[in-house]
Amino acid sequence: MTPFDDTPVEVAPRLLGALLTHRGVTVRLTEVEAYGGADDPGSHSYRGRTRRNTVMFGPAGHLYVYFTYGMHYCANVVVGPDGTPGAVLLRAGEVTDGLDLARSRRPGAPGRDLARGPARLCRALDLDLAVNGAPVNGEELSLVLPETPVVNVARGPRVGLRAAPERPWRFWLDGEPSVSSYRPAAPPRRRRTSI
DNA sequence: CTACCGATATTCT
DNA sequence: GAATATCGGTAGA
Repeated sequence: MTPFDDTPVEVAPRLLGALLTHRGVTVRLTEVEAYGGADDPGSHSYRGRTRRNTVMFGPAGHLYVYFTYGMHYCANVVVGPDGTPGAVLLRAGEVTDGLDLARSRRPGAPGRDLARGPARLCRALDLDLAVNGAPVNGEELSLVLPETPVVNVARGPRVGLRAAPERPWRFWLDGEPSVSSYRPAAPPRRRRTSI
């Protein structure tokens, strides 16, 4: 039994305040979202297993990293029993160690923006498909949960989803400057079809 | 601060 | 063909 064996919604708030370390940078998690579980139309796992989401169906305590919008990576912690898809998206954090290294990965950005947003967090920690499926505590990664539970947890709808916007499955540390501001899903924009 | 837009791989229709 | 768990740049209030 590990802290990651329960449902995504149960595990998500436990990750707030946790310290995630990879390649010389440590981030304190300030914002997460739950995905998957029994029946979640907002999850990559909703329509079954694909090459991309395979790790979500595996055992808890591993990292699920995916590539999206043709240029960004996003990282999740896989949760729940083996065979049941579930994950907690790491949406934002504050860099607590390796600040110079994190800055070098995003030159010019203000400190609080270094890991503000799921793709920025991956950039700060240098997470990509090389660590997809890696255990969160192993050779490459370290994830340390807070010793005492955090108190100022806020909860609301997930960011950027058209599916199931009513589910309050986003959790964040209230008052933290590194938490991304809420954006409802953008309406579909038509692709340019002519020159 | 808000609003829009382009970049563009993976997945689905 | 079209949407997407996004972001950085630019324009404007």
